[in-house]
Parts: sequence; C-alpha cells; structure tokens
Amino acid sequence: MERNQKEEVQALQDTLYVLGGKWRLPIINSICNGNHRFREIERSIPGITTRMLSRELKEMEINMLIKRTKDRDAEIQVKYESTPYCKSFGPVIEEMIKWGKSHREEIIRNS
Amino acid sequence: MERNQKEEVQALQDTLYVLGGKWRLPIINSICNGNHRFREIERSIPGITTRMLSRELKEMEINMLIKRTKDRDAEIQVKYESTPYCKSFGPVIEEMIKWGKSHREEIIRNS
DNA sequence: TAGTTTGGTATACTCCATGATACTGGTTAC
DNA sequence: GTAACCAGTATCATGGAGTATACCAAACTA
Repeated sequence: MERNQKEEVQALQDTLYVLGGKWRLPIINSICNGNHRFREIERSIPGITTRMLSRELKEMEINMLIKRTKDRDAEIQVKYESTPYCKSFGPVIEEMIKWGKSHREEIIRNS
Repeated sequence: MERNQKEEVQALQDTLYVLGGKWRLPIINSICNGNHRFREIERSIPGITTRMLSRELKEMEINMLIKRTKDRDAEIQVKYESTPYCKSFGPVIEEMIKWGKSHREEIIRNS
C-alpha cells in the first residue's frame, strides 16, 4: 500500500514530465492534426518560437512521442509524425480535456 | 473544427496549469491518503519545504481543490481536506498513473 | 516552566524554462 | 540570380518556480 502510493506518485510525475511545459500538448495536437513539416507546425502554434519548437521536438523524439524522418527524395524532406506511442496518450488527453472544460464552466458558474 | 481545436488546447493547458508544478500531485495524494494537518502533509512528502507547501496549499484552495478549515475548538485546529471537486480529478489521475507506469515499462523494455 | 509541536511567514538566493533576436546553409520559385 | 522558403542553430536576457535558512506566536506537554 505505502509502496504502491510512492509508485503512483512517481508514475504521475513521469507523465507530468513528459506532458509538461507549455508547448508539448499544442505540438502533439498540431501534428495529430495533419501538420508534418517544421514550419507548418510552427505557424500553427501561435506564440511559439523556432527555438522552443526545435527543443521540444528533439525531446519528444527522445521520449518516442514523435518520429522525425529525413528523406532527401521525398516530397516532404523532413517530416514529423506522431508515433503509436504518442497515440497511447489518447485517454489521458481526453480526460484532461474533459476536466479542463468542466473546470472552466465551474469557474464561470462561481463568478 | 478549428475552433474546437483551440478550445481543446486551452482545456489541456488549463488542466496542466492546475496540476502543474512539482508538488500538486504529491499534495493531493497525501491529503487523499488521510493527512489533514499542515505538518503531517509536510512530513509525508519528502523534500518539500514549508514555504512551497504553504504556497501550493493556498493556490489549491483558490482553485477549489482543497478546503481549509480553522476551528479553535476542534481536535485538529487547522484542517486540510480534498473537495469533491478535487475528487473529480480521479479519472485524469488514474489515466496519468496508467500512462506513467506503462511508460516506465516501455523505457525499461527498450534499454 | 522549559521544550516541543503546530501553522505558518520572511528574506535571500539559484537555476531553468521560456523569450527575443539574429543568423546560416541549402533548396525551390520566379 | 535573387528572393523567398525550409529546417533549424547561436547568443543573450529574464521571470518565476523552487531551494535554503531562519524566524514567529500560540498551544500542548513533561
């Protein structure tokens, strides 16, 4: 039980670490929405800088959330795609969206 | 569709904002685990400082995640409790735990 | 009545995520 | 051949999250 608690907090913090920061979620969202080139993704996320996008994409590649492919002979030379692993996030993201929405409603209701 | 996307990203970032930071989840966890006094919670979370705990508890009270009651005549004079609202987090937290655990397994499997 | 516990506050600091801005080497479009 | 676009990198600045440490008044406890 006690051991289990620690494990759960650890798991929570891991998830938070992977999802954390300002840009991860918008990036995942953008890629899953059909943006695959660097500049495309950049333009689709208001406020992000090339620097942050570059950094985040690298980190996310390390975390196996996205795949970067470079193919000189393809129409899109550098291509970012979400991995099946990224899609495994689906349920978490859904629940977070649900919660965020009802949170907003609650705030409005109480103000 | 486009509008919906923005709303969803917003909702995600709201959730992240409320859950974010290093200590929120451990604190929720601790309170839900039966710790209700300040020093109890503090001792149950290794590494946290009184300053951070104090700050976080205040913020969480504002966000209606916990309730603080002061009753001079009660056995526990200052008492922190999770709200039903906090409990509405259940599904999010569960999914995050699931994801975090499988993430760890994945990392181990691939190393 | 001295020591400990409780519920915090105050002050000063560090470090890191993010921001701002500029630049680059290659490719495609006109 | 030059202008625009692509996929980034390099530097520097900054605000805020988190840390360290000390302190406080009130209650309780031996």
